[in-house]
Amino acid sequence: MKNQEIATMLREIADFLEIQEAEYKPRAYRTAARNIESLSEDIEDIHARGELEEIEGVGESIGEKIAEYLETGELEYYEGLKADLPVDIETITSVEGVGPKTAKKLYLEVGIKTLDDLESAAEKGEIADLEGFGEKSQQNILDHIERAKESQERMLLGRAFPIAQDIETRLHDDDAFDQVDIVGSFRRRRPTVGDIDILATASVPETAMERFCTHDDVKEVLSRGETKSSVVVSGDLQMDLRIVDGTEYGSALVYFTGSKDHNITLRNWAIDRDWKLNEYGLFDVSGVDTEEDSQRAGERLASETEADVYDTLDLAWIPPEIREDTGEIDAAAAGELPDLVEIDDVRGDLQLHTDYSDGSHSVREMAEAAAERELEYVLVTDHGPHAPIPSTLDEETFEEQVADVEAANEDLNITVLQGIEAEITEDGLELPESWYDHCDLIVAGMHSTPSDPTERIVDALVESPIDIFAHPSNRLINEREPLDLDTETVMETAAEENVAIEINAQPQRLDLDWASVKEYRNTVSYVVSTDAHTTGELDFMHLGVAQARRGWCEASNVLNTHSLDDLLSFFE
DNA sequence: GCCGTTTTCGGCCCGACTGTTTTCAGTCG
Repeated sequence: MKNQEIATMLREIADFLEIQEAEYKPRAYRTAARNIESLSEDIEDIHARGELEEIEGVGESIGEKIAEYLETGELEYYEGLKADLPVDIETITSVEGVGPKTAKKLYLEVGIKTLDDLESAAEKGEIADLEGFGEKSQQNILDHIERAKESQERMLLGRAFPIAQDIETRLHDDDAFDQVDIVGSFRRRRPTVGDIDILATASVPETAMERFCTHDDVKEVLSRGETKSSVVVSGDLQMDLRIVDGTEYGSALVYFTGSKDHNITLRNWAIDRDWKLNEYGLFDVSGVDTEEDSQRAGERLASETEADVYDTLDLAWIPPEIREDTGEIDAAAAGELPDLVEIDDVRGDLQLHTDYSDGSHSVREMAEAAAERELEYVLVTDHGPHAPIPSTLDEETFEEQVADVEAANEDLNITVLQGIEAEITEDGLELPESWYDHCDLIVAGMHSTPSDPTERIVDALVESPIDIFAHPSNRLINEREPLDLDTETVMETAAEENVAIEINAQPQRLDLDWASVKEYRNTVSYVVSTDAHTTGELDFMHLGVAQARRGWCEASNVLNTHSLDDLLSFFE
């Protein structure tokens, strides 16, 4: 799958073009890059069908370039740009405050090509002497170069969650603040976040800003203004605070929740109606002279609440998780937004581990913890033979677990189902025959990386009595690439074989990924499972539900929102 | 370079902050 590779190349081309002061080309290349990145299909398959230009943002010119790259492994145009400016542009511009223009100047005047060049030039004081630069610019580069080296990775949503909740609570409790919301990609529940964006109102903004920037947790203040400040807190997470007027809170929420593409489409939607949408409100600018243009020019139509803004635009309110410009605005206009699944719809958890394999707690402890979370049923799924972990179930321990499960069902206020997480091997599931009789449901997953994963998975789905296919791509975000799968074939096979597809809620998995969830939501049925290995991890459920929401799932798309009887009858 | 329910040509989102600039370019989100 070369989607990411091509997206990165297009983005670099955009940087080079920006250096050449090309006006609109960089934007075109970046749009194409973003759209290719979010494709769930392999771009090589799209090329094979001759449909590159069907991709949003890809026209004749970019389409030909992608084709050339796929066919020859090289793109002459790109090589030419690199030859003209032989700079590791992607890495250098990842330093906060250094963009394409700065990178060019640094190359032409100091000969900087790499991050190491940049660091040594800054240390020698060569940058402060340049025209347009000074001591502060040089120090900024030195301050941020370490972060650029280390944090090429975005933080997992699950890891950012407690940090974000902590600050939200703290600001709520602070009398300098009035309204407080976490916005940005966090509010959209993207699997990873680059920073935490906070929106707030305050009667005395200066006081609020002061409290935010001087808190004990703050390691560094990146910028500080009257309405906007950025800080780095412990854990190396950047936090941006924006303070706005209460009467403009709704339009600010819309603006800062994004995504960028959603905002652009929404603004264009406003422009089509002779209106202007920005963070200060929705304005009728039909009679306004463009010269006297200001942020609040024209007649204010809406701004106080998000619902006001969308409503005035003749759109239904759009849940943050689907503000990704993947058709939600048209759906909102047509009154066809999905009624998204909610955490309270979830009635059971269909993958969890106990101390019979690699979990930390007993069957009873896990079941009790699930009951405390008001779940009606859980499926115990310890690893079976051939899983690449030290401790797996064998015939003896499996019998013991069956007894434990029966005992738990006798006196706990929750139904404990016997299951297993079987390993998909070269020869199928390879489980002892008698286990099938004891298991209410069979979960199967692949934890290896064979050269032919699609074939193996399809064979297993067809030939073995699998009920749920777990974490389909086996990706670990920031750590392990997803399997090179023909997802469409796997999904179609699962549908034919009546196998549900898992949306795994572990923070580093969130697998099936949300874009594929959306694509195949009318093909297969999903379950959202925590794959908990401790009682505390049962709380990951909301992360999985958020991904289902990002994939436009309604409760009816998610089997574990059903009663136990309905759930089991699906698999019969 | 892409795109179109006014368009195959003429548009293309918008504002805050920084540093160094005496009026603004570059960067970021």
